[in-house]
Amino acid sequence: MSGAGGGDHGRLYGDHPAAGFVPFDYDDDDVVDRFFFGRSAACGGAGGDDDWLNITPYSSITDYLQGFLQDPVDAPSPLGDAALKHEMVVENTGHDGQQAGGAAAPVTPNSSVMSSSSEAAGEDELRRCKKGRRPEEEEEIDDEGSAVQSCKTNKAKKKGEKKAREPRVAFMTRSEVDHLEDGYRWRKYGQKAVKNSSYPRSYYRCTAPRCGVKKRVERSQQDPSMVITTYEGQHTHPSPVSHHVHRQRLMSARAVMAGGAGYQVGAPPPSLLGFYPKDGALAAGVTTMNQQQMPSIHAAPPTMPPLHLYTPQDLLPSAIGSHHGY
DNA sequence: CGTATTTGACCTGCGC
DNA sequence: GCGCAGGTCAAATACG
Repeated sequence: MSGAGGGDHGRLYGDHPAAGFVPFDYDDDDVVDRFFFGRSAACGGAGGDDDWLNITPYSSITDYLQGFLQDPVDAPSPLGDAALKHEMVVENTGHDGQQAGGAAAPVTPNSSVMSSSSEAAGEDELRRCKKGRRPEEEEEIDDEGSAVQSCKTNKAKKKGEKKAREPRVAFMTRSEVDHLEDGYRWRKYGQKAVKNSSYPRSYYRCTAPRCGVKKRVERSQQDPSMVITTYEGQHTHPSPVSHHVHRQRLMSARAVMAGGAGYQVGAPPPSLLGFYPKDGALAAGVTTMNQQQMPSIHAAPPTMPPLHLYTPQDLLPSAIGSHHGY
């Protein structure tokens, strides 16, 4: 997986220089399944007229993870509550040359983009055998009681079929701190310098047992104030953050959404709802969206290829399971 | 002392 | 096959 391109297909359209909208190779060989983009003024660019992204209270990955995955009962009904019917635009990351967004599809502020692909889970299993310093054959029994295949077996298996991956969700937000609070506990297990970037990429894993969710955090090269967080997998446990807090966030998001497409000045943007510090205050350095630069929201640009619009319901475990084979 | 972070080494995948 | 770059591991270290 070469950084600058190669056969990579996880190209996203979230970051771009001021001169124009340029897709950036965000994720190497990774397929970023969804890309949340909370654009700030700095990324506003000039051409916001063709905005095709949709606003969503789930522009926070935390909302995405916590809101309707973990608490489906609490989650707003995307069908029943018009004000909360927020769609997530899925970017087709296939190689058809018609990736969502295209070169002519600027992102919008306070918008969320989800780039999609389907790759099954299973990396966690492989992970145990990836270990370099334990080359010996090993047969472990995982928590579910099933045998974990040996490295050799996995290797042979990988030859036959491409390595499966967890669905990934990328989320970009403006922050001075690299590791944003998102309601879960993470353990950092690695950091690497990224080619063509002066900022390192940090690797985190959820500390919850049997939760193989990982995330990567890096800063945008074009706009260092932007933090790109990529989540991989889905939590199999409730968030450590209290249910009460989550409900408050949800209510806040609802209030904002009910008030219109834009964020209220001074109100916490939904895209950052998941990044509040535990004391409830907005994390230092995390800025809100610039309302002045928020163009109108369009469902999709006329020139865009067909997009799959996800509703929150689509992302419920059951729905996801149907898509990804969970 | 338990937990989290740092960091160098190693593995894997891919392009050439 | 080789080299590069991303990703992961685990020992060492730091911290509360």
